[in-house]
Amino acid sequence: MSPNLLAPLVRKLESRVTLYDEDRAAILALPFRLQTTERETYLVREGEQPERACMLLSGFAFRQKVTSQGMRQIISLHIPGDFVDLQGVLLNLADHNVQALTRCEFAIVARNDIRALACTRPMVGLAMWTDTLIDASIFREWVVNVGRRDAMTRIAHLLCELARRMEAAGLADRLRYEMPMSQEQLADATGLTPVHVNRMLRDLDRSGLIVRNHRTIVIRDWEGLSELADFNENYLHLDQLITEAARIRTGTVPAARMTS
Amino acid sequence: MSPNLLAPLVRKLESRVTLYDEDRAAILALPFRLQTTERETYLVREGEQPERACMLLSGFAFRQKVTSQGMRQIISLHIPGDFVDLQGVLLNLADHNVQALTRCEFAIVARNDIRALACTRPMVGLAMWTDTLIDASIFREWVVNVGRRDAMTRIAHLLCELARRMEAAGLADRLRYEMPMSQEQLADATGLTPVHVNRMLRDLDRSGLIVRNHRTIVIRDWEGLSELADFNENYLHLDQLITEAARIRTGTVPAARMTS
DNA sequence: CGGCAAATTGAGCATTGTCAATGTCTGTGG
DNA sequence: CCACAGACATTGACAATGCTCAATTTGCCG
Repeated sequence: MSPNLLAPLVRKLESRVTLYDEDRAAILALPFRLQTTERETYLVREGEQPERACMLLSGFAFRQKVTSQGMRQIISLHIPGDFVDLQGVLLNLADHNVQALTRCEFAIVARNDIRALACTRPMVGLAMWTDTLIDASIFREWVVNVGRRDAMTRIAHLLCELARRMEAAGLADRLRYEMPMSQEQLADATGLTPVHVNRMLRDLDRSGLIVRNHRTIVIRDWEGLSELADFNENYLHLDQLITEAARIRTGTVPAARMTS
Repeated sequence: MSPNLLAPLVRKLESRVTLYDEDRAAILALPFRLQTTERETYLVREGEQPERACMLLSGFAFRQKVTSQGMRQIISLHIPGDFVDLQGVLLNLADHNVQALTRCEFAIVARNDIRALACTRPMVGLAMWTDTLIDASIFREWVVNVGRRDAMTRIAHLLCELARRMEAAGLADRLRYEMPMSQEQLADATGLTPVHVNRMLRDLDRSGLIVRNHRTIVIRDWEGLSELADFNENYLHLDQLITEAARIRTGTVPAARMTS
């Protein structure tokens, strides 16, 4: 098991909070094991007691909940580099399901190891907290998307979000990517029916804003699409970075040094 | 300014993570100022750079976003004891608005003081992180509510959530409380129109599950209402408590002692 | 008593859902 | 190399949940 597999985690956390060398070393020293899962596999089940946290290394995953009427709502999408269940580190009961969207590889870390890391290396704790805050920001935007936008706009918004996140993660071009979801899954993510998703995608295609080829999405007019989608990427907090100056102002330097 | 005003904060954080005496003292020693706001006042505006965090002491507040079409979606409700903008502590740009629902009192703390607290007292950091995780869990449930439940169920679910949270906060009986929102606000929280909210409330009343008198809600059949609402309170994580045993297993004792 | 915000109701409409049939692609086994 | 199965995508016809518009009522406060 090469510890290099956790390097993306260091990169991600580092983009949020400035880390010390000891912080980086502590992250890379986390004990983990690798797991490969097939599409549809459950990683977390609602009602379980979480014992571990999973970081996605390759493939796509999603969170979902099923209502008593049997309707499924997809709550978020996850791309490589994402922790799919940091909530399991501190909450004692899983309140939703996490499933692989495609074949996936995960690094699995014990929840106690993550808690201990957050305590002994406070900057790493802040970085993981930031990750949770950004997750929460995306949930908020999804509430708005599903609550107050019409069908066409919802779909367009999801297309924009995926494009922008994949681009930021270095996985694809913002203007051309492979949609990892079926239309049924798109429907569950937007609170629509598969039939209506199909019609809206067709209309988006006809309007010339996007072109589809199987599941390849080509965005022909980013400005037009993001305007139609009411897409403002602020909520993704892609530029989130606490500067050196800010870190010093927090007065954390002595504390962090003391525990090293 | 009596530091006792922060006592509810200690109680809340303590219900999530076991704190040391030094942790409690550090929380109570936070510099803060009091602020009273009228109904509708904005506490955070989308696009601003946050410099402070607000804890609600009395009254109700909510988060919202407005779409390009001018439609408003309420994203969450806040009751006394809630931090309404912990995201401002670590994120550099507000991605949504926070508004007072009623006349409110807040304790305002500088964001750098909270960051420093999280670094020097890691257990307090974990407790605040937990708060964010629970917030995120509630957002997830709202995505499901607005995305996959019909109008009646959405309203009933919101009534149950409010009842249960007010009860847990010691503000009301689960079976009888004062609704802090107008029907227009209920509509914005459920992704419906005020007219339809009105009809659904009328039908809930006629069904005998609830009785309304002005804004007083009396729940006459909690079992019946929560079943209709598809309400499972797990997502509120009201029992969230990290036991002493769990704390020791995290290995945080030495680190916490060191910085004290 | 008058003014105003909020609640309530009715009538007609439209966005989105339901149902059901058909088309397309991919992989597998003969 | 072809036939077939199965998953997914696509389309049409019709239905319904929830929306729009507009009028009226109620409660509250000065």
